[in-house]
Order: sequence, then C-alpha cells, then structure tokens
Amino acid sequence: MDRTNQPRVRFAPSPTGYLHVGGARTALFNWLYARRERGTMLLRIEDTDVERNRPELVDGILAGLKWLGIEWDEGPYFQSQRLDMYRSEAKRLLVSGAAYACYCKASSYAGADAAPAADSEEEQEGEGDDEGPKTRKNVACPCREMSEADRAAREREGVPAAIRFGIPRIGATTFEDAVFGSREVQNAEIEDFVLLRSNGLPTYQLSVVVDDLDMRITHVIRGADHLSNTPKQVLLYRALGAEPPIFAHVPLILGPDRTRLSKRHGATSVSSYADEGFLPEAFRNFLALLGWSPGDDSEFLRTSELMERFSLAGVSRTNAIFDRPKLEWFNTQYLQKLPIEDLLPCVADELRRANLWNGSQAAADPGWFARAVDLIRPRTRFLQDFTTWSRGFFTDDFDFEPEARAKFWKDERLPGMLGKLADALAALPEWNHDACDAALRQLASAEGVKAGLLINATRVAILGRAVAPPLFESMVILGQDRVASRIRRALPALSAP
RNA sequence: GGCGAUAUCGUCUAAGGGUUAGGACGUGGCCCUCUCAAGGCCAAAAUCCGGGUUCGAAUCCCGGUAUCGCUACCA
Repeated sequence: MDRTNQPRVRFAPSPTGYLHVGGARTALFNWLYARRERGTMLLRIEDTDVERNRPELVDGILAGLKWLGIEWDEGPYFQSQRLDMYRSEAKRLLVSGAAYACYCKASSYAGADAAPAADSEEEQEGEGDDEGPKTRKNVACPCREMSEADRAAREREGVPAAIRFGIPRIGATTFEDAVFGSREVQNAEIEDFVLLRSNGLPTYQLSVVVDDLDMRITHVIRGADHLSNTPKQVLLYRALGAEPPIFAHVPLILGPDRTRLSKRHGATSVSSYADEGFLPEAFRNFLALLGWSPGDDSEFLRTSELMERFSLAGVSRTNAIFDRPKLEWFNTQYLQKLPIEDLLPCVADELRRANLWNGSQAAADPGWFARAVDLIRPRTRFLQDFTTWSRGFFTDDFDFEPEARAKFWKDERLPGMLGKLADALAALPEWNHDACDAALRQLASAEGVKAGLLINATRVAILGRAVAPPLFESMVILGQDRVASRIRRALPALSAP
C-alpha cells in the first residue's frame, strides 16, 4: 500500500518537566490532524540536554498522554539513542562547508545575556533605568574565517570544538506556515547557531531537523515559540539536501495574567486534572477549542467530531488564556450529557479508587449502577462527586454532614415523625416513586407539617447530606429495606442535641 | 536593545468590504423547585489608538501602542 501521501506528524516533548497543558494541546492537535488525515503520529522524546533532562519524567509524560487518550502510532523514540546519526550529519555539514568548527569557549556565548534569573525580579521602576547593556549582536564567530593553519593548530592542541552552521551572509529565507502564512527572514538577522556542542551532543536545531527528516515527518505542528527559529531549520534542511516539511505553528496558551503558563498559575500539569476528577474527553474538548475553532458556533464536540472537523486552517494566530471556569463547565456538560454507558467506566474507576467498588451493588448489578449514576450525575461537577457527597448510594458507611443536621434536623418533632415514616415505608406493598411520595405526604398532613420538612430531614437521614438528588427517586434506588433501616439508624442522632 | 508575530465583550471565539458585530464561559436578574445543581428566559459587556484606500472597513494599507515569542554549546 502506498502511504507516501499520508501525513506523518509527531509530538516531541523534552523530559524537563511534566506534561503541561500547552504540550498536551500540541499533542492533541497533532493527533487530531493525524486521525483526520488518516496519517501517522509518532512520539519522540527530545532528551539531548543532559543537564536538564530527567529520565524519570518520561513515564509521567506517557501517562499524561494515555490519560488524555492520545495514542501514537510509532515510538517513543529517544534522541539520546540516536546520537551517532546527529554526529555524522554534523560531520557531513562540516565536510560540505555548510558548517564550521568553532573553538571559542562555550561560556563566551552561553547565556551571555540570557538567563535573567528565571522570572524573578522586575527591575524597579523609576527613570534612571540606564540599565546594564542589554545589547546583543548576532554571533559573529571569528572561527568562521579562521585560516586552515590556525584551525590545524587548534586541533593539534586538542581545543574542544563545537560545530556551527554558517548562515549565508546575504539573501533571505522563506517558508510557508499553515497557520501564519508565508514568512521571510533576512539571513543577516540569523546568527551562526551551534549544531553540535563541544561535548559531542547535538543541539535542538540539529536533532530536530535530522530526526524529522529521518522519520519522514510531513507536517511539523508545534508551539509558536518555535516560529522565530524555523528559518534556521529551513536553512538546515536545504543544507542537508532536503526540502522542509510543512510547518504549522500553533499559538501559545497563557495564564490568566497573560504570561506563559507556569507553576505559579496553579495546576499546569495534565496529571493534576486527572487527579481532580476531570473527564479526559471533556478536557480534550476544552483544549481543542483553545486556539482552534470549527468555524461555527459548535462547542460541545465529542472527540469523534473533533477528529472529523479538525483542520489547520481553523487554527488561530492569537495566544489564548487558559480559562479554568470554562474547563469546569465542559466537565459538567460531559458528566451530564454523555451517553450513560460512556460515563459508567469512569465512575467505576472512581469507586475503585475510593474502595467503594468491591462487594457493592454497583459492581454486582450493572442495571442498578446505571440508574444510580443517572440519578446522581445532574448534580456532579467532578468525578469525585460520586464518592464524596453521593457515597451513600454506594455504601452504608457515611456520616451525617454537620451542616445538613443543623439545617434540616432542627425541629424536635422530627424523631417521632421519622420513626412513623420508617414504619409506613417499611409497610408499603409496592416500592416506587409515587408510593413513597404518597406515604410521606400522608404522614405530613396527618402531623400537620409541610412535606418539605419531612423530605429534607429524610434526605439527610438516608444519605447524610443536605444536597443530594430528589428524595423519592433516591429511595427507589436505595431500596425499601435500606431506606427503612437507614431512617431508623438515624433516629438516635436525630434526637441528640 | 534587535528581529518577528499578534490585537473583536473580563475569557474562548464567529463575522475573511455591506449583519442591530453572532455564540459560549463567567457575571447579574427572573422562572422552575423537595435541598443543591442542571435547565429555560432576560440583561450588561467588544472591534487597541491614529491616519489612509473605498460609496462603504472589525475586515485592506501605513504609523503608534500593548502583549507575546525569538535573539543559549535550553528545548
């Protein structure tokens, strides 16, 4: 089968941190594109920076992608296992004259003015801000023009050399970006960047191009922070005798303060959203709409629809702010609108996590489980809601919430009335919504109280909470025996001060 | 500092020369009600500023401003 026309995309995180929402969104776009176009997505771990690299984080990134439901078709490949290829390609460029050896000390370039102490201080206000020299010229490495004799001398001395790419002095480099359109950059603006460090490890620019070429990547979909460096890579592709792939840079995701999303904005790792009880599909829907629009007013888009409708043309060019309330809204929508059979496995997992699954009616009776979840879900916002305030549906082991007691158990006639209610309910020949309703209202009018008083008090008695689903539906789910015994069990607590 | 990109309600966005500038989140109000949600209805809320081009500009052009990105032997 001829697959030459099928796109190949990749997600290429570097294990310097967990999988954050920006990376997740990039991964999602790649995945949606691959699925839409019946292409192939591969995963590549960019771990060429030995100092920042933390191998133990790879598992977390993989786990984050799995939770998101993003499946790659090839990989993961590790750049750390492909070093020979980068070295030989660098050598090729050296031989062809596209690159040159640089004998300068790394420190004379590295972080020359960069690394402004990582997001710490703002320089204080005031006028006298004739600050330190922030000026920076393009790197014009003297080694580029070094004579052969000098070069040989350095080699003899064993001076460690980096390999730099020699940017053409004149002309411009152009490329097409599927999102930002056609781009042109003057070569004079581009500095001779390093391809291979003096320690023999490749830089990002080299490894990314070599790999994308070797892996036959057709579409590079990545964050817009790479847009400015793309001309370097285009030049590199050409120097390697290849045509560049199609680029598609997607806008960045910012925090509410419009700065790059980072730890101090709170949850930025995908796993924290998993822990918080978000549904993966809701998260995908939310993420997909951050920087992409289907073109109409559709918002609730299940993953299958995203895969049908995603296109690079719909990607925005404007950075987007991560809007937590909207994410929560999506989660609520999914909890309530998902076909019940799609939701059940997620709830079952949550019950297992809370140790409420084994031996429960939920595990034993699928039909009952579905009815119970359906009753509870209109009031849920997170998966945890099934094991916190609604745990009374899945176990007898729950407490009477103090606020609920204070609010609905005030009336001192309640113990007597609920005792009678328990008897009346236990004696019902049939157990359904209307029978329970009638029994309770009959008692209320006989006692001369409003039905609401009994309803609210009973809800607390059988579920322990002031906030729970409507009473009679809850009774039906719980069953006659359990309801009667729970009411009786509550009586002592009810009469306690 | 240099280079570049971007700019529509507070937020995500639609409208790619002609609309009362639409939808959604959030906010406020009303309805529903057995608690609390959900839901329904209503409301306030935007074309960054200034110049052009045009009969007509959110849309095209220029300038300014702001924001973001890049400017590393990080990715």
